Amino acid sequence: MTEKQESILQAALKLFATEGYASTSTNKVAKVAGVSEGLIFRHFKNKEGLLNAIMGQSAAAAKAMMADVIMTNEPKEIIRKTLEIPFNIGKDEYEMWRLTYALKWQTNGYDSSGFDNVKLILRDAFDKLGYDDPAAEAELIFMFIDGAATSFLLHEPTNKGDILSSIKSKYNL
Amino acid sequence: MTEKQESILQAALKLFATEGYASTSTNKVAKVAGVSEGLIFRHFKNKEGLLNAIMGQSAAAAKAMMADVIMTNEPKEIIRKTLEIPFNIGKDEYEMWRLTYALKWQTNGYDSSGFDNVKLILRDAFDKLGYDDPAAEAELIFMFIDGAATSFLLHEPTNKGDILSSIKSKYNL
DNA sequence: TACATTTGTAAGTGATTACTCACTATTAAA
DNA sequence: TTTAATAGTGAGTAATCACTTACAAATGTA
Repeated sequence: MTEKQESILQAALKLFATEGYASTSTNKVAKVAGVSEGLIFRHFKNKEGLLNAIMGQSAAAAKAMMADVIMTNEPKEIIRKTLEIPFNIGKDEYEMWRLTYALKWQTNGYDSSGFDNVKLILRDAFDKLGYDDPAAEAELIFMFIDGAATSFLLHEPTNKGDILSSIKSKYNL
Repeated sequence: MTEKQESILQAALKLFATEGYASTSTNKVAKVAGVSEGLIFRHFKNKEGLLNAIMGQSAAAAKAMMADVIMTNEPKEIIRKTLEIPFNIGKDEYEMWRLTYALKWQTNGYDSSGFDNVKLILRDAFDKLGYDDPAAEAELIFMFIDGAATSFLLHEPTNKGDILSSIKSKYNL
């Protein structure tokens, strides 16, 4: 990975995340990255290839976040770690996640199938804890972490700690 | 409002919601609507004006949904009605909400400040019920309805009824 | 050194973009 | 029926789009 290659990725991520993929021209990416426009196509083939390179990194980061949850055995620990996922997103990852969330609404949106494994594990955890409807409870958790991540990425509320406490108390954690 | 004017709005909503605002050309809108491209600019001034016309309708629909909650007095009823909001979105409103949610991630995204009134009312309701941290609880509810709406609009889960039951039970409703 | 590959650029390309303009068709008041 | 306003069209426009191409600079490799 060349220096210029990385600056292209960095510029593209920033622009795609803030102004949208479709509204960002390759010309602008090149200017922000400080390279010739042609270099983008040399390295990434086309605009979509550039997006794929970025989303590849994003997918790797998402996988890393879930890895910890998947390797956990204790049911309550699984639920706690899943709930904490959105609270562990670092500021330096915000652009990446903003882009990921924005692309969800595009027709050819990137799949969130990586979360399916976690959903299964969660359902199993609720099952072991004797919950009435483990499947619904797992869905509920996912709705929360999705809503929480959205809230953090868009508004950054001040009382994140209190919110985490409140949700934890609902699962006796 | 002319017939052709309405077909422009209808076509634009459909295209903006499915393919994105930036990726939809006025040329395409005109073709789908079955009108000349120039007519779009006669009626809506420019592409952004067309979007504003659509989002105006969206804002009115959102206001209507919240009106019922705002006029409620009983704390538990307020919480129940707020939780049920995403479950009451009709299929015929899906395109509108998909567009609204997609635009949230754009830099010049449309404000969700209309929900601020509901948030205040919710906080008051939790306060009256003696909850430890009413503000955090209100935020929590909003995260849920946001996550639930997202889930419904993107995946349409089968067990919506069970999910509603599960969340209600957490507030003794 | 010689040669081959990769990295990078600048100046293009045709297609598409949002938008305008000159014009006609329709409607509605006088 | 004349007149004025609105509704609608189709052929433009300059600018911008993603992408290509011909070529030079840098880097490896024998």
